[in-house]
Amino acid sequence: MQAGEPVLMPIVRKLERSGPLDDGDRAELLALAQEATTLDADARIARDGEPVERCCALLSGFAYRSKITGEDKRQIVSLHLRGDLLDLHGLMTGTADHDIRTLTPCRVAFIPRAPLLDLLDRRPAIARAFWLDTLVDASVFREWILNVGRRGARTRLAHLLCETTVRVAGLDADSASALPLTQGQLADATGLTPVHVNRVLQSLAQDRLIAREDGAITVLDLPRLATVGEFDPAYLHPELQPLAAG
Amino acid sequence: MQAGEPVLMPIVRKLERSGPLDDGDRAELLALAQEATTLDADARIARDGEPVERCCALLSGFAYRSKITGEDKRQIVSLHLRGDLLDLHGLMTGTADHDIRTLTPCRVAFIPRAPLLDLLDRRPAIARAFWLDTLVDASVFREWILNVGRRGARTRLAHLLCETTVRVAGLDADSASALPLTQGQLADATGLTPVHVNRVLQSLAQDRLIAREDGAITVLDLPRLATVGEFDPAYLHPELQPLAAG
DNA sequence: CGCTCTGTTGACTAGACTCAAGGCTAGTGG
DNA sequence: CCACTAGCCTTGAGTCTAGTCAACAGAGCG
Repeated sequence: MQAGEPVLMPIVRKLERSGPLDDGDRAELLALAQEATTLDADARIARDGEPVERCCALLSGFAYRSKITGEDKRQIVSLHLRGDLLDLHGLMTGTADHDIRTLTPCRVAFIPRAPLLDLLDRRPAIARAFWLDTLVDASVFREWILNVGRRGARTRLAHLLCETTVRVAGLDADSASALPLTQGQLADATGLTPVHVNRVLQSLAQDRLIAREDGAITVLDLPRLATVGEFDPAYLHPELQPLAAG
Repeated sequence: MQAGEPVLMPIVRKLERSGPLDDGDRAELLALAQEATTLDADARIARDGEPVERCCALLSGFAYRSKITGEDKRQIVSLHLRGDLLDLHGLMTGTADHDIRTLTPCRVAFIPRAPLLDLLDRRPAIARAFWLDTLVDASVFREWILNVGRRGARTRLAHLLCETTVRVAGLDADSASALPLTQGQLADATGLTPVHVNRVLQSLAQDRLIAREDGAITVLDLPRLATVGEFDPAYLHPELQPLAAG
């Protein structure tokens, strides 16, 4: 992090995808947190059922939300990256209704509940940006329900890989960075088993759609993978300008 | 509907589950629509990809949202009942990213986009109530991802039946009204096939958990069905008071 | 009266899961 | 420096849940 860049800048950048905030709004938002922390991979940010007293802003790295069934099967319900506020649901309802954990080491800032709620009261433009963000999240959830409910394993995995690649690198990404998910985590995100994920990944790699080095996955041919995965980015609302790298 | 009750009263009742609105807020909300329309069963309210110019308020009856895959398989992603605003996503983004249709005949009121957006600008309490509503919706989406991704057919169907019963009739529902879903629609909501839904329903009926008359399903034993379905209503946020019948 | 839609049943198939074993890599402690 | 361990990945064999295909029954409707 460069000296001088405010800690919460990634949050502001993401919120401003739906339209610029005025200087007062931006300043008040940035004033909510001055310090960042680094979390290890696989650190727990929120636990299902526990009260939420602060909101975690993800400044870099990857995180995910998950729920478990009564038989202890885990489902990852969303992935998050730089610029996401992870706890808005818990913040508004007071209790987390799912787990939130880091996937990779992450830089985060914690925003206490009260000042944030207060800010939302005083700054309608910020409240609206948060709401819009929640609506886009919901759109992604709907697509995941479709993906998990109605697509076969190959299509389903291809779709997830496309979504993740596009969210990380944008639609015009060439080769794309390696994705930070283990096969077990991919299984939890797609509702498959790790064994089956392994076999499908081999098949995708054989078709030159992806490459695997050291276990990490790289998308080789996003357009063809998008065809295989029936991936249409409309639900991600790319009309909101892509995030600048940072 | 009694003469004199404002058309949008069901919407206000639902929004007020998260806390009362002041008189000004309530009056402005109610002023958004004076007329209701009746839609047939299976009527189309929004179509994937089309622009949204008005928001549909559901006053009575049932509706659902669905998406389809590239192979024309349909997934129902949410069910809606009295008091729900169906188009908030489309309203804020300008375009519907899924289909919305009625399940049963419905009374609805259409709220034009501009006055609603204007109201949200002027009335932060209403905006906040809408946002909270969206957050609760998102919580339900997450549970559906878990349900479809990680539970077997029997558990999955039982879970859906529990959720629907509780949302319609509340936690303390005795026998509950018949649910308005055909087996094909249950299949689309659970990611199963109609044939398999049929067989699982027979098994649930044999265990006296549900009854079927004229094809309509009634929950006989909600507590036991909740056990079978691993159903815990926390994600529906019942701490928001249940809707009064109406 | 025939058409369509929903529900039902049976026989068969297949996609994904389970179980089990073994390999590779990185980290740890002796 | 070398076992030893713990994750993660990989592979194979066998199983099973849920899907597919097909036919038919009953209700509602024009």
